[in-house]
Amino acid sequence: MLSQAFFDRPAPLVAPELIGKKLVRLQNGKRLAGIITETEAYQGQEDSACHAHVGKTKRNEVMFGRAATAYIYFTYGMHWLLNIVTDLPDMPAAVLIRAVFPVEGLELMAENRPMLADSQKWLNGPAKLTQGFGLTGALNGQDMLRPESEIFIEEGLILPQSLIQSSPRIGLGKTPEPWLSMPWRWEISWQEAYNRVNKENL
DNA sequence: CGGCCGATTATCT
DNA sequence: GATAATCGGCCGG
Repeated sequence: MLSQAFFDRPAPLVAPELIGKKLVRLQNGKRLAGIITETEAYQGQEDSACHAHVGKTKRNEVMFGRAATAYIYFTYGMHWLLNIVTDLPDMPAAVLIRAVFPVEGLELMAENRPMLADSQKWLNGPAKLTQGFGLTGALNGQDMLRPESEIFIEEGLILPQSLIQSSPRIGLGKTPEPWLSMPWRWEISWQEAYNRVNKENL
């Protein structure tokens, strides 16, 4: 697992370094895992796109707590989205996990949701991966560094920074500038993830 | 492949 | 009462 210090930093520093790491979920003691291929950073009350922009509320309060806890919230009336809290307490920040490349527990993922496309694309969206991993608000606030945690992150691929592309965040609606165009989304191509996962036999 | 659109309800004003 | 850090289906090219 990673260290507390890794997460005790601003989200725009943590988010690109999470690309290539392995997200692991224990469901009834069985491992589900995927290589993180896409993330977004939400940093502080200043950031108009960040839920913490409006101050502390019941929904976003875990973002005001210690880093490395899971922030899992409900949206669009039907979807759960997984974030990892970062930065120091009282500096609300989080990294949204937007996509992972499936590597362990594919059978269980298929039971968790109806799977349509080919298996490599099963978890290529923030709400798809929570469904495939069986994640809901039940795990909101869970410490991802505790040994008995049901969700945590392990080292995965070692990637050169040159493979990681950044661009503006997605789905922000009428968020004002400069936040709308802030290049706080990071990703690696599926082809690259596929090649590296096979080469390193993950 | 790309764009548009409806679904569905917790959360906040 | 309005909005939402999305998804999948349906359309046209």
